[in-house]
Amino acid sequence: MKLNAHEIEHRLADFNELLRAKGLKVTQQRLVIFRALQESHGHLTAEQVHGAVAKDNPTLSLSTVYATLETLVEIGALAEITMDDGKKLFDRTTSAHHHFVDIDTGAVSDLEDSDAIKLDLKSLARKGYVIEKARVTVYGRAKK
Amino acid sequence: MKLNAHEIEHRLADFNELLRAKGLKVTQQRLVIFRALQESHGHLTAEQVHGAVAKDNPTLSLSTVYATLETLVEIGALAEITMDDGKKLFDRTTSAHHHFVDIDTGAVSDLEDSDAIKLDLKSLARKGYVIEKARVTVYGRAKK
DNA sequence: AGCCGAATTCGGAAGAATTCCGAAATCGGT
DNA sequence: ACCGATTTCGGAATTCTTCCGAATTCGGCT
Repeated sequence: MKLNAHEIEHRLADFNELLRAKGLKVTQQRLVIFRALQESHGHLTAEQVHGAVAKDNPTLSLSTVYATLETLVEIGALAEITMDDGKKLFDRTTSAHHHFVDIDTGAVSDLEDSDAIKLDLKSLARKGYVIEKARVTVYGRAKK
Repeated sequence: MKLNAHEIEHRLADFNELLRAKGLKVTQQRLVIFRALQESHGHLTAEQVHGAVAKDNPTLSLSTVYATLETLVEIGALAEITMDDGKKLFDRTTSAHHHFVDIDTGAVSDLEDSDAIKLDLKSLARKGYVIEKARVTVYGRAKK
């Protein structure tokens, strides 16, 4: 779930490089926001990011959090997912993967790749369309 | 895509029966709203439903559309899906199925069942969880 | 057919998440 | 250190949806 400190630093270094490669400024806000996601359990709302960085960065505004998250998604440093209630989560994992949702709590977690999900993207293509990606969401509830 | 007139009437009859079975009143608003979905291409937003019924029912309020759609989802007469922009679509198809999204236009359509999607729900279950359902969204764009 | 109580609808106000905007601050190349 | 472009700030605006009290409608009962 959570990443270890070494992995986080590694990702921060890559992120720094990515910003430069894209010709974007390496600002404190971007670093802090990106780090918040890496230190999280994996998925945060904009509001949660704002809360997470507030202690050390009390003037970092919510609108900056939104703008920054949008930028980071654009450059591929983060991914974005929309929950069924319409709220958005930012996801530190950018590679293709699927999600599991606890129906009762709304908690989202990543599914490991496995044989349980087999998608043949080529044969899914509608006439005249090119498939770009496919995402699976699995819904379940805790046994009690 | 669109249903023929006969099928629509058949569904209206079933819907009538369902309302009664659930002990709900058979109101003009419910009939008109349900019909709007049946006569559509399959997926409408609340706003679109309101627009569709406005001509013949100019006083049918938007808040009634929202309340009614919610009720119809609860009794299983309609399904609800959330698009990536956070907006909600109401779906006249209630059985389990997957969706195709045109990335450029946002247009949603239903995918037919096929061998291209194979989900083994049992083996997807996390420890201590029971899987309820799984949904696939396929994203593509029109070739040009 | 008319009455009554509960469910439903109405219309507008309120709420929540996100986006927008002009002004101020910051970054990074020179 | 300077300058211009980018980024951030803070608040207002927007959009979609929900909520609320009052008025209406449905349907069981007589």
